[in-house]
This record gives sequence, structure tokens and C-alpha cells, in this order.
Amino acid sequence: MNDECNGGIETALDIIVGKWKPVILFHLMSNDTLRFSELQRAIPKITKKMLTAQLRELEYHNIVNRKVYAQIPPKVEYSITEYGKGLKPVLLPMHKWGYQHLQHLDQLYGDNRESELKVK
Amino acid sequence: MNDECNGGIETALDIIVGKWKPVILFHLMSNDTLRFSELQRAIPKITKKMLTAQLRELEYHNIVNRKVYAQIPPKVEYSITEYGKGLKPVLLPMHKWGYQHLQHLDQLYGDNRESELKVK
DNA sequence: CGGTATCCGGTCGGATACTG
DNA sequence: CAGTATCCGACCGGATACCG
Repeated sequence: MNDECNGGIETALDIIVGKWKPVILFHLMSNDTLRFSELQRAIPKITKKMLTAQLRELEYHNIVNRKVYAQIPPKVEYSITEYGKGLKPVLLPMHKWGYQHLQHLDQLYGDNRESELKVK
Repeated sequence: MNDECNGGIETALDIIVGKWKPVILFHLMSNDTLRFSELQRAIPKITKKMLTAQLRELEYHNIVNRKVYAQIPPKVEYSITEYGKGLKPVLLPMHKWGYQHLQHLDQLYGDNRESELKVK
């Protein structure tokens, strides 16, 4: 971390931040391939607009693959690219830390703090 | 990653995301202790408002410590908490991946793509 | 020195309706 | 089925001025 150029962190954040990107990546990383509608069902509260937008950004950065089947009705499949799999060493520690952090909070304040957290 | 509950990632992101948090953490992690004005000088483009806001959020999550010296003129020192140091295993892979990603892009498109990146 | 207070523009994301 | 298009409110972050 005593390396110059902290910009690497911002670069990584730019790519994985977005209200829905973590969930999307989570599902794609555990499912190999998913259709647009399958993602929609897996993430009920997301709108098509958002799902499309976030997928496009991930696609732009070569994290996910978009495969269009030229047929009617249309069919589009999304999957993590090989390059995108390189994000696992980034996401796993994040997941681990975040999970432990939640436990830590529960242990400090008890288990029913949804409300307080939301209010921030 | 095939663990349920991807919320851990969002929890972690909530804490380390923010336009200036990565830079702030970077400086605090390599300097042990810094005054408000030192941080300001280290990050020239940040405003007091933003520096205060981001520090307060980090403090709220117990990532940084705020030590106020009751004297005139005032003096406030910031440092990473022991708990905050636990973020290193999260930030280091991020930094590494992001840095490699930048290299990856340079290798693909040549070195003068600042412009394109900004336009996105 | 180390902040608040206030204002304000731009962007993010949600709701809804429409389409090939 | 897999998207666009449009509108719109909320919030994020910058500029500036003031304060203990």
C-alpha cells in the first residue's frame, strides 16, 4: 500500500460500484450463464432500465459477456468473462470483510438494528 | 462466493465508496497520523466540506480515529483504527487489480487514452 | 485551524409507457 | 423477451461565505 498511485482503487471501484452491480456479479458468478429475464427474476426489485444499464457497463469493461440469439422471441444470455473472473480475488475479501463487519455490529448492538443502519 | 447473502459486498462498498474515501484511506494508511490541514494539502482538490464529510463517515464506521486537542489554534489528528486496518486485505487486492487493469487497457489501446476514459 | 451553513447544478436511479 | 424512451425527484458533491 506504500506504492504510489492509489488510483488503482478508484479504477476498481468505478467498475464494481453501482447500485446493482454487486448483486448481478454475485448471481452471474454462481450461475455461469443467465438470461435477462432470469436475472430479473433473481433480483425482483430491479427495473429493466437499471438491469440493462448495469449490464452494459459491466460489458463495456469486459467483465460480462452478452450473447444474443437471433430468434423470436429474443434470447440474451449473460455470463462472466474470463477476464471478469479475475475480480474474484477482489470481491471475495470484500464479501468476507463485509459479512464479518455485520457480525461485528450485531455483537456490539444486538441483532435488530436494520432501522438504525438505514437512518445512518 | 457460492455462499448466500451477497450483502456483505454492499456493506463493504458502503463503507469504502465515496469520491474521496479511497484517497483519504490511502494517505492515512501510509502516514499513521495526519492533521486535517495535512490531509487537505495532501489532497489539494478536496474541499473542507467534503473532507469533513468523508472523514465523519469513516469515523462513524470506526475505520478512522479522530483526536481533538483542546487548544487554540485547534488541532485535530486522524488515524486509522485497529479495526480499520482490517480493511487492508480488501483494499490491497482492489488496488492491485485496478492497477493491472489500467496496464491491461494501455496494452490494448496504447497509452494516451485519458480522454476516452473520461468520456467513458 | 478546523470546521458549518447555504445554495445550487448535475447525475443517479425509480416509475411508467412504448417497441421490434 | 429484451429491451428504449421519457420524465422526474432525490441526493451527491462543488463553490462560497462565515464561525469558534
